[in-house]
Amino acid sequence: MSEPPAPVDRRARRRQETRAEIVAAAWELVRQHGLAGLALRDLAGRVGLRAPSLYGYFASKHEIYDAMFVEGYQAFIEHLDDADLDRVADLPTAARIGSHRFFTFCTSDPVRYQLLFQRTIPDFVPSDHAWAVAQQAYARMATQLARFGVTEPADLDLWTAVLTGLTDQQLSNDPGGDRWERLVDRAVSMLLRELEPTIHEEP
Amino acid sequence: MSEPPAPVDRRARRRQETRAEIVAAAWELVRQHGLAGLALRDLAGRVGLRAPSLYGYFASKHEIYDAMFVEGYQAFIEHLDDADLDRVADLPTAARIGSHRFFTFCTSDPVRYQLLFQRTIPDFVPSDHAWAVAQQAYARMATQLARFGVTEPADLDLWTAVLTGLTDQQLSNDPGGDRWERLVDRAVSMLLRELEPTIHEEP
DNA sequence: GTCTATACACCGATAGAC
DNA sequence: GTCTATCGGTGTATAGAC
Repeated sequence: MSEPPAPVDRRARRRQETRAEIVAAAWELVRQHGLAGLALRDLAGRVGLRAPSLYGYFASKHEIYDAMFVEGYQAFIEHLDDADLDRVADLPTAARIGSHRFFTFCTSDPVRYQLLFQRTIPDFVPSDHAWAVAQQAYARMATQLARFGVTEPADLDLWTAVLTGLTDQQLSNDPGGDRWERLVDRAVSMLLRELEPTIHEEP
Repeated sequence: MSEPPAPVDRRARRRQETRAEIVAAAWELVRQHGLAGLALRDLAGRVGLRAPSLYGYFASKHEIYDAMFVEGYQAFIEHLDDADLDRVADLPTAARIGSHRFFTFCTSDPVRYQLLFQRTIPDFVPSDHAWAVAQQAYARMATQLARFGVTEPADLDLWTAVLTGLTDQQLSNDPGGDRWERLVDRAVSMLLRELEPTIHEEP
């Protein structure tokens, strides 16, 4: 109350910067040693701190994962927005572009995929805020399909299942290759043929 | 050479029994505490041993995972064989039954699914022998489809992608529910329609 | 207020006595 | 074969230096 606000803001901003620095270092380490291989002592060393000092910025290791989870989904949203799908007028083209973007986003960073979509860390459960960001990403995908009349929840579920199935197989059975990437176009046309009857066109 | 063979066999069999007992206890613990939550001290206690004694039966924790991996794929093969698909004369019925069996096998034991199909344990790589068993399971699935003329590798890849996608979404977004299980029949008919042109019928 | 030093409880793995 | 004892590692908690 009696404190001038300026220095508080400065301190808060400095804190946010350090947090971001820690998360960035965590991504580096996690890409080297795997998602579960993240060690707080290593992580602290990367940003010039000792391990316990991290607890001044994050309450636990899970909270670091949580921040990475949020960053990952924000990157996902940006990655989709970059495609500028709003400019595409027809469903087949939009579906094809969007699906390839989803596929490449997932396969370009397997560890991120594991964190965002497989969630295999023993007791890690994303926070409410993190879930909200994830839901936002899902909604972004849903509205893109809704533009073309694909609104049935079951249709969306089928769509996500096929896409995640392709990425999943690619990552676990042919990492670095394109054995399932080559099937994306075919899967999209298959889905479009399947969904056609339930699509009600808009003006 | 100079030893009589009988007691050696007895000892070997006894050893195999203990190994099986350890693996069985490992499955129990893993279903309770998650795949990565397996602790050798707990595991040893379950079979009346101390932790270091386990190393008389398995060279490492990974080797225990490896034995579980083999057991899991053997169960998968049995689960498919139990369906008696050889008796089914038409592709649509066989595909529907086989797909549901795959789905229920995966979703009925999420931890097993994680070990067999996601392989998310930090540095665990299945041994050559374990891979051979996994390949055997895959071949079993392939021959079932080949009976009906589905032989194109790309067709098989598309099939496995759709099925694993459904199970994956079910497990991670609606565990215990049936939101994606309800889509299995639809996905199968969608696949059949897609593969129809490339199928060359057999007598 | 931030960071560090220290400590704790747990983990997988190993050495060596019996 | 199985044990006890121990090693180096982990995430985490806290007291106290600056």
